[in-house]
Amino acid sequence: MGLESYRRRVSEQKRRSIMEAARAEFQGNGFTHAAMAEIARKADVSTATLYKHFGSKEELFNAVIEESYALIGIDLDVADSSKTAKEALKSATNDYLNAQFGTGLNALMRAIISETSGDPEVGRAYLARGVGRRMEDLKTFIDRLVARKLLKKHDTEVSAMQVSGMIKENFIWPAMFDPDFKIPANKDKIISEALDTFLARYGA
Amino acid sequence: MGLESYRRRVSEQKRRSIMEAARAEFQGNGFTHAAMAEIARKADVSTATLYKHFGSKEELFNAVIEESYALIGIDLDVADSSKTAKEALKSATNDYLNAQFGTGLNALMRAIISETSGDPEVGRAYLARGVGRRMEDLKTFIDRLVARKLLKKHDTEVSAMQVSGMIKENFIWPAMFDPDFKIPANKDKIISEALDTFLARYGA
Amino acid sequence: MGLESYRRRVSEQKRRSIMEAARAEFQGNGFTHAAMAEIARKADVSTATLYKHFGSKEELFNAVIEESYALIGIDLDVADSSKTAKEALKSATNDYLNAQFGTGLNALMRAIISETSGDPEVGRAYLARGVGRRMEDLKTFIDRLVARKLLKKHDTEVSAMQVSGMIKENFIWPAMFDPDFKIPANKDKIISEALDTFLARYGA
Amino acid sequence: MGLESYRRRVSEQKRRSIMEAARAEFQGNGFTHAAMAEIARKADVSTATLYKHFGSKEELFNAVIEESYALIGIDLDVADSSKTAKEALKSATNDYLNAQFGTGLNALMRAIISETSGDPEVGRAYLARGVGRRMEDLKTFIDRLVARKLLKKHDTEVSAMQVSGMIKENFIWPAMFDPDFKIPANKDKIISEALDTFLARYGA
DNA sequence: CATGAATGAGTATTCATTCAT
DNA sequence: AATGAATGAATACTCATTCAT
Repeated sequence: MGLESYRRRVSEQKRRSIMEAARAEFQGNGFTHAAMAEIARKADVSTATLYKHFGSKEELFNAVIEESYALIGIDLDVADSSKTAKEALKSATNDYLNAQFGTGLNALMRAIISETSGDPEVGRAYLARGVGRRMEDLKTFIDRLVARKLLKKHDTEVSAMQVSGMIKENFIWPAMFDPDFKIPANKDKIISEALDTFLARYGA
Repeated sequence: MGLESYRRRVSEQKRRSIMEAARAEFQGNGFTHAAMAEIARKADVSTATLYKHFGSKEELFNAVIEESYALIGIDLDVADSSKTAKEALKSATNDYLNAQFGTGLNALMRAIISETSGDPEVGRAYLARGVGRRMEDLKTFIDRLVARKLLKKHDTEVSAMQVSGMIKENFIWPAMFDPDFKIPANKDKIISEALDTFLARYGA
Repeated sequence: MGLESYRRRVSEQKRRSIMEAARAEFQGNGFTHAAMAEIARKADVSTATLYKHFGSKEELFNAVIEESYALIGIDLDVADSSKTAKEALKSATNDYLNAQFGTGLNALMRAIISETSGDPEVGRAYLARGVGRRMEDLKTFIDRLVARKLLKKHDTEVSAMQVSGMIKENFIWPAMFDPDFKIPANKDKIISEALDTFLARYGA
Repeated sequence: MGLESYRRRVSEQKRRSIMEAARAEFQGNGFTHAAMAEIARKADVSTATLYKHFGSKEELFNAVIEESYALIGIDLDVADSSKTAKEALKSATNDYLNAQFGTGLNALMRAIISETSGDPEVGRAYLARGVGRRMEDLKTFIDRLVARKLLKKHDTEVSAMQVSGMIKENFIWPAMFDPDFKIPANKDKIISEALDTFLARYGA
């Protein structure tokens, strides 16, 4: 047992180290310009070991994306515990922006978009499992606010897209075209304004 | 002088033919996977001629992007001639979507985003001259509606981002991750809903 | 002592299992494309164990070839018991073809020829110990037929090469260039014709 | 016209230089171990130029083989001009051996056999267009000797294989297993003996 | 002024062999 | 004695760009 568990532990460590190196490389250079040799070097393993863990560059890229899905959840409890709809939505928005900007997700999204021309499946998968799941969470979030009568009854699938769009336009879209884009200083005002527009229509 | 003008005309034709081939290639394959040799072949010129006109792949790409800026203007007159704010905005939105989907701009935007990791200037230029200029147009458009008292007085810089975001979220964002994305059948309803939300806050 | 003999037995089994896996792999893919990892997998041992038994790929290959020498003997008794020279030679020829086609020797010979460019010793060893020994057997075989006066006295070293060549040209040579080559339907006629030519000169 | 013909000439020269380098490399190392970079180096061209001329390693290999087919023809006129069948056949045999040993065909054949396990088409093509065509020539050659009544009427398809086999067994077969194999000193005697056996059956 | 052949730098992937447990 | 994870060297092929004519 000692040997086996030792090996598993070492193997796990290498795998993690590869994943992190790969994430950094993909975020920095996009899929095409990321070099497997460089990832191996950063992860301090040989290329052969890298290929033992991930059969191909695509597979490694997908693993990195897959892992990133975990980062984009929304804390639904906030919808139940907040006093007002605006407070709840503000909190959810901040969580979202923190995840997006704190973990390099913007760069990863650029990489995915890059790869989409060459391999549409990558993009579609992200649409379904990344963007799509977050949108479902957001809808559920809003549904709870409706249930608590903090918002009017309405088509939450539609409204989720609207509030999401207003936020993305200000923070995510610019980040797609500028790797150095930082969250602007007047973040809170922008969010507040977006939520006010949202609430003008859907507020209780 | 006839000879000179003849030559200039021929040269102009080649330049055009190169631009068109390049646009097709970049839209189809993205920046990285577009091949200069293929562009030359499509344009029916030699690679050397291609390089006479455009010093590098980047330069050619920038020229194509530059040209695309012309496609994304908004017809401001509609703001003056429409009966209601909703009608005006609906018309502007449709113009926008037609330009975006009718001319392959989505694919070009994917290409720009791809290139942004490698050469941030490209993305920033697009942000300023492409996205930015359209946003200015939109602001002016809304200003005119305000002037006509079809909308309340308000911070139009903010509201322009909001309405733009709601539209992009539904139509442009998915297109970034799926080359085969088509405008959905319920387009009109989506637009109408977005505008209603907008008007709930900013309507006169 | 029981433990030691147990171990030796297990070790022998592993060795056998490796040899068989190696033979299959070499016959199927040739020397270069045979993969040590695959041989280990087929033999159900680790690569390290494989290397304990055979120090290198070449060594393993040589062991497989060595073993194959046993397959190419000629039954000399037939020369004494047959009624006619033709019958005797026909029988020997059939034995030869059965060994060659029944045990995958053709594929192994292709592998040896392949390796000959890289490591001439392999080929020369086969020439001496494989082909050569069979040729000696054949010479002895013919000598006995001469002794029984079923054939004229003659230079049997020369005649052995001749009859062997006529057979190989029809059956072995094509097999070198076509892995799917099967013994043709008119085998018996071809053999008979070859022997007739042989006997036209050397028959009593 | 000057430019075009100049280019064609240069291109032809490069192609020739590549072919020769490739032939040497393939003959020396077999297909698998031949390195495209080394061929390019020997031919004094870049690898890219090499790939302009030959789209892949396989293609280059096939071109080399194809070219070698030209070397293995038999001079049929000898069948008409010789005084005796033995003289004619001796001459044809010597031509064959000169071609085979003088141009490195043996090494090329080893390379083809090597590749046959991985890509059977290569071997089969050689069987049909290389070996096969020479066999047809030989049959025609013998047919002419029959026509001149220097040989009995007989099944020349069969006899061609027989004489060919007797020669190969002595000279070609050993060369397959030994890159350093040289034509033995008693070549003439071996040939003479083989032809005597042939003539014992088919001589007029 | 136009050509297209030539370049050379760059990269994913494989495999025989070793070594820490 | 056995394991199997790790190694590192080796190789076919592509593409933006230049240059001799």
